[in-house]
Amino acid sequence: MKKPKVIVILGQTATGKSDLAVKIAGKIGGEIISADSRQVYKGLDIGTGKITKKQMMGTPHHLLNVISPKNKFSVEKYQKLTISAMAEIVSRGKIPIICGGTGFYIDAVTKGLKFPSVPLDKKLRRKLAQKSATVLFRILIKLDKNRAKNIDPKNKVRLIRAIEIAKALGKVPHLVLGVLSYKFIKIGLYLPPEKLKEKVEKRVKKMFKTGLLKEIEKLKKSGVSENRLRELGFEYFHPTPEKVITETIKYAKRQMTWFKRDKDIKWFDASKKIYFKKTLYY
RNA sequence: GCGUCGGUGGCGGAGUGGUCAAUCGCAAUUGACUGUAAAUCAAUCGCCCUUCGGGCUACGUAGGUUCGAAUCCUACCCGACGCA
Repeated sequence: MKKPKVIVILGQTATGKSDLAVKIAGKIGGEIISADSRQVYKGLDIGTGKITKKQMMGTPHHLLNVISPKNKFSVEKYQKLTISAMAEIVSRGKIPIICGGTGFYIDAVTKGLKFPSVPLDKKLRRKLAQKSATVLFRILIKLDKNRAKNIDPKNKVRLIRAIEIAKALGKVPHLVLGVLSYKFIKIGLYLPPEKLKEKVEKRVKKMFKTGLLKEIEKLKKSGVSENRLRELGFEYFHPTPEKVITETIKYAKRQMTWFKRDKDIKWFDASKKIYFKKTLYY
């Protein structure tokens, strides 16, 4: 049996992924699944560059606004929801189009990463957060030598999660690549540095003009704490246009570092007109 | 005009005679990535030589003292402040 096709549109921020996705969806009868770690939250619209109803042009979009920003989302949840969304779309005879810039989320789905189900342990985390990376590393060695071998010994965030998992399961399970039930076609969009800068500047200016600060106020009023806002990204914590521009550009570079490893991606310069051959998605 | 303080690498800012190409932060570059991922973390970061290592040019400018200066002295230029 032939595996159903899924088109993945990924790449740097501000390259026009959403528009391209809508265009392709219209052509081939697709539905879009967002792959953005922040657009899953309700109320983060302007700051995350979320697509508007109008821009959707009637194409169904999934995985947008699925959770309150007061709660935390995770890759695992993303993976679960996306898998069922893909199945549902295919069952309706449509083609899923995954579109977004969060590389980790995309890999979780397109490479079938299997995550052990261990919930966050707030008490443990609070305790571990006070220790130094060196100490955490020593703790991990005791719990799970194998994981300790590969982990970055200075990265506290990872060390804490590894310890959390090891405590719950006895050890950190190996990363397993699941069997994929879809054929993923990956299309990458990037911009040359000067063009990227231009695009980002324009986009950020528009963000402020269309009410980013009001959006933040609204979030605060609805009970989102300052701390949480900081976690939600640089657009949401005392943003200034200059800061948002430089941070966005840095982020776009980090995105490329991630995506570069994936040799299956077909890359396109987003500043040029992109013509897709039918063979690309059929 | 006099006085005081200051001029350091892309920026901020340490260093006040040797171990200084110069702590550190930011930016930049490269990269990592097993559950907050717009997060978190690492390496590199004057120039040249192939790495160990070596060579060269550098701490406002020009001189000087010294075996040795970013560090001390003199003059000049620039900036901030104070007094005129």
